[in-house]
Amino acid sequence: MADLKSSPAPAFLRETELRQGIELLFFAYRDFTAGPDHMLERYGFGRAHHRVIYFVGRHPQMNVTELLSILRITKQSLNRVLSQLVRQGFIRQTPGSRDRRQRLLELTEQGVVLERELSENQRGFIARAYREAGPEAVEGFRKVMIDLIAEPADRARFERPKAKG
Amino acid sequence: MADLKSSPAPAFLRETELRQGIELLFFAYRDFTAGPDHMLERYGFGRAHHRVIYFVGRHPQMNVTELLSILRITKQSLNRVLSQLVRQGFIRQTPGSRDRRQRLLELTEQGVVLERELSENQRGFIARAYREAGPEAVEGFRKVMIDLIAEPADRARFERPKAKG
DNA sequence: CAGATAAGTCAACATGGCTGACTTAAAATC
DNA sequence: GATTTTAAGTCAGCCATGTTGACTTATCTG
Repeated sequence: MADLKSSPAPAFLRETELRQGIELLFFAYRDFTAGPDHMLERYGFGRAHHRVIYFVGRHPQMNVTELLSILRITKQSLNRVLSQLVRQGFIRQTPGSRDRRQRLLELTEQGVVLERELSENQRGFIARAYREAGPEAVEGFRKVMIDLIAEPADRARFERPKAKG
Repeated sequence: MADLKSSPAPAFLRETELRQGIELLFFAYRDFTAGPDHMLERYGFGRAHHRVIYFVGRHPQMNVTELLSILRITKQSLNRVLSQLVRQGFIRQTPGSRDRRQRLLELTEQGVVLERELSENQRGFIARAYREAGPEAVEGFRKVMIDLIAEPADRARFERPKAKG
């Protein structure tokens, strides 16, 4: 970091550019989450519930430990929202067949409906920006965002099947 | 949103791509904030303090109303953290000269030190990703991120002086 | 069988949002 | 000049969501 302002830094790595990067993340994330936050109020749910619904929807039969490692929160924090979602019929838990200690998680029909409602909002939000920016910009966006993810294990989610030929 | 899956959608607007967009924002933001969150513990501060320090650092002499409109939180929420920062000597308030009702905010020397410490962490985090992705990808990243910001007024922060010639 | 692991639970606490009601000082308007 | 509006702050209480620590239960593994 000490050489941030030392002379021969490429334009896109100057302090001003990097500060704009900080702010872009702040503003984009703020606006990206505003829609669902508002929709969830109707159910008495919050952003934490949303994250659980999203990732369970994306990975049916996921177990609790896996979910915890994605969310990076404690078991106790997760349990508060997860047990609400189960009690209110948005998520179903079934014992694992290979390992019966596990509770495999999946959305109920009601959960699927809510998941689509929420993710349609966010997909629409992103689609609008992608359309405005165009496919080449989206390619660059993807590249930078993946590089912003700290751990290779998390980056693996975004690998593309290699084009052949 | 209804036509998300209807046939002739360009590849970069397909549901899978958009869902990856959702996750990219989640993971990138999670990792982007982890560093400062950790550093702030030492001071007994949290993410809310960080945002105040950041934006006051960026816009010295900003008044409280302006800060509120950037942060999109209530006066009461802001006041909790702002008054801590003032009491502990990280931010100085001076009455506005044109309008003496206003309290203009600026970082103290101590505040400047903390601001740099925090933002160097985040600038380094972003610089690493920018370097890996390269200038063209960064251009695309900027474009998409700006388009992700909901309001034109907020987008204006990121306008570039037009290249002449 | 012993120990490790998956999941859940209880309790207490911190942070950072929120609403509502109210005060004070200064500016702006009629 | 009196009235209204605005900028800022304050008190009180609520809620969501994160934390630590201690502990239980069931099941799997060596």
